[in-house]
Amino acid sequence: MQCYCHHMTFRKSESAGYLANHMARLFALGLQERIRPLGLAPAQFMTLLELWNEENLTQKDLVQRLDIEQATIANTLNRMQRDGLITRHENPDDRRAQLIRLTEKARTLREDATRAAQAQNEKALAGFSPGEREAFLAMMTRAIDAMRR
Amino acid sequence: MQCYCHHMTFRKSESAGYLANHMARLFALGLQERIRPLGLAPAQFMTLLELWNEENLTQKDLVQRLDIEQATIANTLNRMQRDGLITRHENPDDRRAQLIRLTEKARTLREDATRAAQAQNEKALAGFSPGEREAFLAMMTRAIDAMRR
DNA sequence: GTTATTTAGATAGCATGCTATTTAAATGGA
DNA sequence: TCCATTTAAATAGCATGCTATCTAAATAAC
Repeated sequence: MQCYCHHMTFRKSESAGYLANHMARLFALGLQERIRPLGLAPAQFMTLLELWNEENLTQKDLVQRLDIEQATIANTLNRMQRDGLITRHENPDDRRAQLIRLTEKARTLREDATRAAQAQNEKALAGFSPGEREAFLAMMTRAIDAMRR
Repeated sequence: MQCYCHHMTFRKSESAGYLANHMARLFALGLQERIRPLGLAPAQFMTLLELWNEENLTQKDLVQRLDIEQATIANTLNRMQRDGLITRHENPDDRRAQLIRLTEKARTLREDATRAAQAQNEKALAGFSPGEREAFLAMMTRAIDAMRR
């Protein structure tokens, strides 16, 4: 007979961090499967969301808008260039920076990729009422804001 | 004047998948910083949660309990062995499988590591009432269950 | 104007996740 | 018993994220 009474009880099923990790992995896997036929990967899709909205962004712009590190977006952009999704152009105002533009191929993927992402969101939230969905998004946003401080 | 009216509106701030990814990254970063002084990394902590609860698990057991791929846990276990957190032992019942046991060092980390994870959860949910916390965990669990189908 | 500092991006190195494949042992069927 | 199949783990290769560091250009200080 051992004594476990001095151990902290930490149930991963009741840990927000554990559940967030698990949920994010499942979202990424589901999205990956849906956009693979388009030749896209999840981080590329995330980046395209910004560039579909506005082109001629710099790495610095993307770092701020996506809240990722500069090294991360640099690598993602390399893969997107390799895959024919973006081109990089000289910035006449700052020779250190580069302006990122989409290829025609990347522009044509917008509808299909967006629909794929919406389908994955729909799968995850299938059992949620409109009010629950709104509350869920709001709570995730609050947790994000709290952790960014 | 261009026409944007045919584009799908997809706001990342209203996408459950996008928010889940962002939130999980912030949880992982925060946890990483808190447990780094202990010589632990997030995936190691996740694995330890299972092994603190029960030793002599196999890779297959961990795959099922953590819902990750076998190759993923194999790599994590390699790093944990390298860092002196686990040992691997012959399974008398099945010479293909191995029994994972904790080192004394890993056992002593339980309290501090658990407190670190709880502190990170607390930071994320600081503004949440007890009812909101419960609802948030329940919704994440529902989304996970929906996507695992 | 020259020098020091800051800033944009590239790169090295690593952790964590994945898929796909290989190896070896266990199991099941004939 | 022997062969085919299944199963546990290892390994290769890749994507996505991180930190830390380097280079080159822009900016600030003098």
